[in-house]
Amino acid sequence: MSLFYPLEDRQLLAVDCVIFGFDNFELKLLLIKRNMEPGKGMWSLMGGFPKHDEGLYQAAERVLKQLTGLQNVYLEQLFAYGEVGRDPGERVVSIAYYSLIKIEDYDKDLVKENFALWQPVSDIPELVFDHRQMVDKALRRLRRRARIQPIGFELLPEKFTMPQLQGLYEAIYQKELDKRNFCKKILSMGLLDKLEEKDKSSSKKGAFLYRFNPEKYQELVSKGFYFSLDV
Amino acid sequence: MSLFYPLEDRQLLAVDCVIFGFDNFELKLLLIKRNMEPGKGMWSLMGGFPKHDEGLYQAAERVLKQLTGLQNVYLEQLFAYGEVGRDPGERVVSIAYYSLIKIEDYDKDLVKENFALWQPVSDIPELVFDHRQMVDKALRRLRRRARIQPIGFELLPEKFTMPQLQGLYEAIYQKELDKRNFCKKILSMGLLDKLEEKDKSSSKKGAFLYRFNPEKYQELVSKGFYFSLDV
DNA sequence: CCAAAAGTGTTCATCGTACACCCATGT
DNA sequence: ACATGGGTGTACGATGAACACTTTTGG
Repeated sequence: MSLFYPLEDRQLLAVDCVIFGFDNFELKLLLIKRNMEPGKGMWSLMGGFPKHDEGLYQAAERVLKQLTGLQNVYLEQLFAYGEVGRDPGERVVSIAYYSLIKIEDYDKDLVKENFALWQPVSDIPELVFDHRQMVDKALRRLRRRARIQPIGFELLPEKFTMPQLQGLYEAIYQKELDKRNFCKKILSMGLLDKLEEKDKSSSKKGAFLYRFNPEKYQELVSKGFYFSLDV
Repeated sequence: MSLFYPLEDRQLLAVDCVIFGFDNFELKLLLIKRNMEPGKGMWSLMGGFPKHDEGLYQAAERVLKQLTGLQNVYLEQLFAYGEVGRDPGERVVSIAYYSLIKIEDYDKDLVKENFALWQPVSDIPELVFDHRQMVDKALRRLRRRARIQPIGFELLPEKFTMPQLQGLYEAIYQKELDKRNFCKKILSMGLLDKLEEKDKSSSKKGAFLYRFNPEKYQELVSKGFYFSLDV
């Protein structure tokens, strides 16, 4: 290892992952029981340590895959937490990421192995260190982002109904929305393909399924379009 | 030093600072000539290494003060850059911050010592490593923030005129604004105190001076107010 | 007296918001 | 037949966008 900066302190780095899911009723977080000291046994975000030859994003991807089995899902850097005393064991700088996943896709066995549980964001247990801060920031970020980018779809199955989509935004913003206005607005953007099929699992009449069309979105964006939902 | 996580790699951390100023014509960046290898002699952001017993934010404050002499100015974390090869000398994870300063307040001697220069954002020289990425992200962030938070005032003197303020937003968004609409909108928020004095430095008639009132802003925010400027 | 920048109001279009009834179907 | 959730349109108010003339004063 060549050392261009030999006099400077090396420090311990971590990545922590705020993982969101949506079960058609509530927005949820995937939390683990921490299995090492300090803070062993406390609720915690899933985390890990980036290797010397591993980018931060790759480390976050690895951590996410370790717990959920998922790859190529929405994953974005949130914030770097670097207060000196944030981890009482030792000085650790943690880069927090947040992820949006389709809740039906995660790997149940891995979750079980890690003693992880889905917890509603409305009722989060006490978390280790400053993980609660991370969660709060992730929630604020998600709420800001979901207004201006079509990321809600990351939390829904490939095919979803209009009431499902509306329910998601209601869960994110903790606010009831008017279904006529919601539907009008979202369809007017022209990002959804309406399918022939209906989903009858939650009503007798059945609700039409839609699919988000990323190509249309990209095309519109390149023409200066901005996604916007005002909840 | 107690080691709770003894097996994990320690890594080299840095902070880099994107420093914005406004000279009544253009938005500018304070850049230095890098004085160490690798990349010695190239244009660069001002940076430094957090100490073991120093938070990331404190490190960024220190770096900012080293170059400008300023403290207690707007300083916000931007992003953590952690690609393996981003610094060809050695693996360094850099936490970028961006700062908004009143351009008349900086310490000229310090800037000279560091071989630093104010460069217009419209014409940024080639920068070392991934600093150009940092600058671009800082600009996007500034543009987003300045719409929804009253941070523009950080770039202006305590007292400023309406044309000055408008000029600032025009510089940030690279777009001409209608002075009637601008004035109407900004005054309607009730965040500015109009002073008796006029500034005659840029016209014969003179323009009234205003002052941003942070107390009023806080009060409005606590009542659910959102700053918004649509440029 | 004139050039140069400051200051000020109205109209129109757009978009968000509020709101209520009919439809389809499984039981 | 009825209960349950799905689907649809209109009217009003607020807000952003376009736009032109008068004022002041130093030179």
